[in-house]
Amino acid sequence: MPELPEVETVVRGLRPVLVGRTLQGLWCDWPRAVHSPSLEEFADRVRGQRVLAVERRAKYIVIQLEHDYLLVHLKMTGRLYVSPCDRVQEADRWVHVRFPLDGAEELRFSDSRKFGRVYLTSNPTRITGDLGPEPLAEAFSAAEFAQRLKLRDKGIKALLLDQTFIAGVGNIYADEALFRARIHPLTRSRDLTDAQITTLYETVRAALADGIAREGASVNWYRKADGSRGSAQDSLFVYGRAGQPCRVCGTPLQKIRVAQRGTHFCPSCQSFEGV
DNA sequence: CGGACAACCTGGCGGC
DNA sequence: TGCCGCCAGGTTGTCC
Repeated sequence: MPELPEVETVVRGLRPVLVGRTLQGLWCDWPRAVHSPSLEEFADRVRGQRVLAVERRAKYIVIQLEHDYLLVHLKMTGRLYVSPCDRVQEADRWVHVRFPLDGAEELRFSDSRKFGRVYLTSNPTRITGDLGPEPLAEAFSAAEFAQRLKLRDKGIKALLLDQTFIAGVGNIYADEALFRARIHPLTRSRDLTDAQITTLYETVRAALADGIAREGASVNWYRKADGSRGSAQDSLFVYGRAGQPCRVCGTPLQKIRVAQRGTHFCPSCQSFEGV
């Protein structure tokens, strides 16, 4: 679920409550959630390390420790937050990993579908090394986007979802960016005009930036680090709005299957001949 | 290289 | 209410 804007929002919420804290160890009731190293080594190594920074790379939460990096990928339903650890009434049934902190609190990783993973590594590029550029990075230009796009030839929606092409775009924001650019999701990347490519560069960034400004889209499981919802779901143009009128032209929105993902678009605004 | 599909998992929802 | 099938913000591996 969480895409770049949601992960960025979680990171911003965690930063003030986590930086400076010391991790005391590792508790886990679902060993597969710990990708690497082994549970034993993970617990030994993480114990006593202070949190120096909380950052984001694509959809990974990157927690810089004194000697290692703790990476977390939320996948579809993961949540990461700090909470008191002495609660008798446990509201969250899906906590599978806990990192006790100083001061009777703990960093929790909760994940109902159990797809999410945590990693501990001294070299995070071993995990994030194949990821494409950050679409919101200052240094990421329209020219670079166009250049990278022209090296590939596949359906544009599938390309936007490809994390080695652009890092951080997921199903919601891919649909939103394509709608804003008035590009049909099945268009082959080689068939895009230069003008469409430039527009898409802008709309990808705008859709993501708006998502961050609204603190993420709480369509289902996503919550901010403090447990509250974002508001981006209330201002989406097409995602989750099949059958409802297009906010621009009023035509009923359609939902189809593209790259094995539910794909929402306006058949009028995003027709193949719509340019 | 690209596309299709299965896996990994559980929960929520609509239909009957 | 209960059961069933379908769907879900992601990624990875396999096969063609």
